[in-house]
Amino acid sequence: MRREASVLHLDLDAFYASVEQRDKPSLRGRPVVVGGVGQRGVVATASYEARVFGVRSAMPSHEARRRCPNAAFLVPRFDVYRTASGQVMGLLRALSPLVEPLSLDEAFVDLRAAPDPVDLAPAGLRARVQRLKDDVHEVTGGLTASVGVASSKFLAKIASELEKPDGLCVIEPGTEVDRIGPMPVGVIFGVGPVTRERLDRIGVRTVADLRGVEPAELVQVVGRAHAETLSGLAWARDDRPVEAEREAKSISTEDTFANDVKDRGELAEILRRHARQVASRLTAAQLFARTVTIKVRRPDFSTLTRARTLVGATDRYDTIAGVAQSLLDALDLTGGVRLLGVGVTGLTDLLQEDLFAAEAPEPAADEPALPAPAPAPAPADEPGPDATTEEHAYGPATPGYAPGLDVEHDVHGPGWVWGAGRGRVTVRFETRDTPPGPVRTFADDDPALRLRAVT
DNA sequence: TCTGGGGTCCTAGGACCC
DNA sequence: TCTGGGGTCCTAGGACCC
Repeated sequence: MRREASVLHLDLDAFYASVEQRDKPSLRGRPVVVGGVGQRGVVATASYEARVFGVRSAMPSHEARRRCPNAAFLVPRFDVYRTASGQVMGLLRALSPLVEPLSLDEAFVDLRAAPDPVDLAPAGLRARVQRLKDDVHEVTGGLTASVGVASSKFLAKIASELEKPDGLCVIEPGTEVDRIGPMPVGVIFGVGPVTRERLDRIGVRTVADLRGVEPAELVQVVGRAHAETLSGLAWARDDRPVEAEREAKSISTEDTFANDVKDRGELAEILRRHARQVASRLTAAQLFARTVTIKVRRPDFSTLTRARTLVGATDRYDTIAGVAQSLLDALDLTGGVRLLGVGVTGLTDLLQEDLFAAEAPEPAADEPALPAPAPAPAPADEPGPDATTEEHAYGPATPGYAPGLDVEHDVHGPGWVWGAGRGRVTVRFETRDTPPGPVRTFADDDPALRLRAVT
């Protein structure tokens, strides 16, 4: 436990939605929901205007639509978010080199590691953090961040949430235990709905309640490892260091289908697509994997995983695809499949090819001819080395116009897709630097209109 | 028309070894 | 014809995070 407030946590407010409002002037001040727009989509981020109507992250999109029919529903533009994220991470690294990103919109910073010591006395610290927030606003073109500074990761993260949005909160050392006591246990990282319910059943609702629980009882309720960290955190004890570089432990990709899939051949093809992508991400990261996992979700939402560990590590597409296929072959899939995924674990940077590779299927030997001409090694679905986690979570099943995407028209110039379907595309012609612009509708095969790459 | 995708960590049981 | 006690590795499932 540090004696001074030297851990900083920064969280960009309603990040994806805020970027959309920045780039789409007509949406400023209006409810915006970013996420999957299909029947099975969920909300990634809701703007504060949408939250007023009860729209939340992870809520099914149809539920969000019911609650807030007037919101703009947009697919995510990860390239754009990644650019803004990089700008903010750059500011943090200028403050101190010890930065631990948690996602595109969140990071911890260890202020003790700064080459030019950061003034940690209250007044100086607040001034420095305010300057950081101003820099974030300027460099990103108007985004706001909530920042918390405290003596540990746990407290810094809590602090950043206390005054959201656009917050700035420093928890003074010595005040932590009193500060967190009245808060609901759910503020503790790792206490989700299930744990909260279990704790509620033994009368624990607040962080302070947790302090009175017998250790043995807590182990009973939440398990050994959890009990220890939980009782420590209840007393604001948290020694976890800020870690700049964390090695990846797994790589995976998965797909929920708009309609359940029953056809084995179709599933096999999807499995190969996932395997190809996992293999190319391994190769890009110069890693090899020993264990191949498949994940299957049934229509009733029950989820199965099956794994097989190889003798040696591999980054070969055909090996991964072969193992995945044999795992899938062993499953009873009557009733259909809602989601199918492929992943690898047991990552190493040393190649030690499976000594019994002969047992693995020959490259492509078990692949039936594809119904459509296969455009050779599909670079299209490779995310590239910089791809981050949420990359493939959204977007239309077939490439094309989806709400929120950037377009360009020969006559009207740059704009974004307001709506698409039934052979038509509606576009609003405006950009980040223009006033709200006009709306026009086109045929979706209009040669004057095309998608536009923006970062 | 319920419930994404990419991750991390933990638990529990069985195999296997000494 | 009663069933040790660790340790490690593997598999399957699940809670949780953004």
